[in-house]
Amino acid sequence: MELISIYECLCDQTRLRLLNLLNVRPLCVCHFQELLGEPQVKISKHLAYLRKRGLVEAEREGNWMIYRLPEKRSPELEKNLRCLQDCVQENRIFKQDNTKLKRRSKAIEANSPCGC
Amino acid sequence: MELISIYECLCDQTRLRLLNLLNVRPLCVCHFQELLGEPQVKISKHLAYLRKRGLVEAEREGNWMIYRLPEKRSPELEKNLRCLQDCVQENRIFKQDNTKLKRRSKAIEANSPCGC
DNA sequence: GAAGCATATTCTTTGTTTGGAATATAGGTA
DNA sequence: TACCTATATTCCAAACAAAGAATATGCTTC
Repeated sequence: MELISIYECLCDQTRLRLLNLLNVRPLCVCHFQELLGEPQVKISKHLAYLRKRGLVEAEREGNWMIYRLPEKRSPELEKNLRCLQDCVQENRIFKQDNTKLKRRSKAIEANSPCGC
Repeated sequence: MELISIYECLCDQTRLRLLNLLNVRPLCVCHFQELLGEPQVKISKHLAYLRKRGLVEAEREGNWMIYRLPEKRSPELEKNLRCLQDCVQENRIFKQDNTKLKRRSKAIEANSPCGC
């Protein structure tokens, strides 16, 4: 059932952080590395995990891979993404991630040939 | 983080079925066995899993163990239980479980010394 | 074509999850 | 006490997940 693969995606902290940031904007692997302070393998594998189950979409742009939340979402996914956003508001780690993203947004936009 | 252990609980079909039924009323292990058609070990272990992480509460009543959703729930748990209920409405398996519970409700009430 | 950068994949280890079989426990009843 | 019923726990095997190290791929640029 699709619902279960959604929950499988949501039961890892790194993946929650990725989804939380993607809720703000599309991002590349290198941005996640910087924002989360995690190694490339880890980020890349968790994104592959999410992608395989349809929770994110990816598009190549030159050397970069741009990841984004899917435009079209099943009702289950839509509801759970909303619920996640709701749950995550109060949490220190996610708020820090959001702050960091906001602080670096200009740099990200300026420096990234990927335009994300 | 608590949120993750909630999602861990939600990524198994049997546990989702248990939670879905508990949303209607408290129930004993033997009822779950009958309603889900799954062996006792399986039910019992999944309930232990849920209990350990605070998604259900248990109370002994004679030979029976009555399981219920907790009265007091963290905001995260509350939101996710609602979301689950919402997601599950359209799904065949869960609807069947609910129908079966409704059909057997009188028998359950009448036959159970546990009064659940 | 060679080098360089960003990202993905493979391999390996370690830990966790799931399920079933067998056994243990706890309470009720004769 | 002995037995019965409902439930929990232990043991085992198979599958899966997570992380890091090493390596591969795909584009870009020279």
